[in-house]
Amino acid sequence: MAILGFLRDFPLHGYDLKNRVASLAGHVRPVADGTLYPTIKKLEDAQCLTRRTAPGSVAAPRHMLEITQTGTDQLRRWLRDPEQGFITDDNKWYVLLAFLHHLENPREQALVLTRRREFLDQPTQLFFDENGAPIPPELLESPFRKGLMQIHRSTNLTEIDWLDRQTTELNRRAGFTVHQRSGES
Amino acid sequence: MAILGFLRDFPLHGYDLKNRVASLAGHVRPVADGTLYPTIKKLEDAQCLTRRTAPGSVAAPRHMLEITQTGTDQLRRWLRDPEQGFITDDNKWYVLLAFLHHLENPREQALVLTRRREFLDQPTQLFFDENGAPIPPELLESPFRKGLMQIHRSTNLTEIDWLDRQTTELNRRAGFTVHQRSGES
DNA sequence: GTTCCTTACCTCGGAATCGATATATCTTGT
DNA sequence: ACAAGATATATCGATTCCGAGGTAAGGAAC
Repeated sequence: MAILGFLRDFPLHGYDLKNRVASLAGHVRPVADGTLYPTIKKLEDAQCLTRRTAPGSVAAPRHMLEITQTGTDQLRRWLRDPEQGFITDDNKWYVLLAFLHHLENPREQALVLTRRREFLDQPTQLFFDENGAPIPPELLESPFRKGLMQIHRSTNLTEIDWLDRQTTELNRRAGFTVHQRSGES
Repeated sequence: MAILGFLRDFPLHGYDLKNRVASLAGHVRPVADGTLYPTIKKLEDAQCLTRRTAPGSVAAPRHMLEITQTGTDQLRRWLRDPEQGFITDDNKWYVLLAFLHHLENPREQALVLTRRREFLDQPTQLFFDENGAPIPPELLESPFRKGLMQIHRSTNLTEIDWLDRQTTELNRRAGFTVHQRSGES
């Protein structure tokens, strides 16, 4: 998803792509060559992207990669109907968010945000005692677990706040679109 | 790490472990059976844990797992000198944090927090233009990327604040220890 | 001009992980 | 008595992923 998402902005070569993917996801998570290049080849075989060799501006020749219509369609499908992991796994979610603007329909964008919002809504209980009963933060003996839950709650509230404001804005825009359409018809 | 970390609290059986690991990491990240059970077996072969069959309180018989001294040592090594991924990958970091209290030495705990703090300190630039020049949030056309960077900054500040307070407290405690020791000698 | 460093791409073997499947046990409902 | 469902453990093939290694090209240093 990150490869096609970046290529949707403008053509890139593998090496550049590698750095961009690595610095994404909020934190630096390097992607190994052994993951990146086979994936590029897989996407090429699936005709999601085309490559054309260009002389390297600094050193070795580059393979400039361009996304195709097939690739754009694939990217939009992934964004429109993401697997559950992309909602519940922070790393994946932030990757998805970085490319959600490639879905043009504000209503579809809002739907994805709503899925995330619903996930964040359900109360998470991180720690349990021997009997499986949840341990509230104030009874936690470990300051690290206490901090973990504090940070977790705080960051969740921050994201929920943003999600709500953004969803409102998107639905407003979607409403306008409907209004204009129905006015035209 | 999560398996040994949980077992260090009290003995558990695989099924229970599975639920605890899944609900950890701040968000629900289910662990597949095909991952959990082979890992348990691996840890058993490495003599990090022992198992003894007990009648299931509800249904099928359970294999109660107990951590050994070898396992405790292994856990402490992992916590004391974590791989870089445990510092830079949020998911892994939160797992580490959940068990850091199993390192008793406050100085060693503070050292790990400092590594995380230093990682969070280096300025992250998430998005770049065609020429590789960083794009500041105010120039970002995508509201999602803007939100992504806002959330990222906000959550980083929250965590940095906690890290600083906690590190101060740990060093204070470590200082007391040194003081008492030197007073005794 | 030879060595070294950086850029840039690729492949292979092994490790980690998953998903599907199978099995056994106990409780509950009918 | 028997079926259904939750509990609990285990395995296997397929997929994903990584890390080490190799190739190639250009520029800089000496």
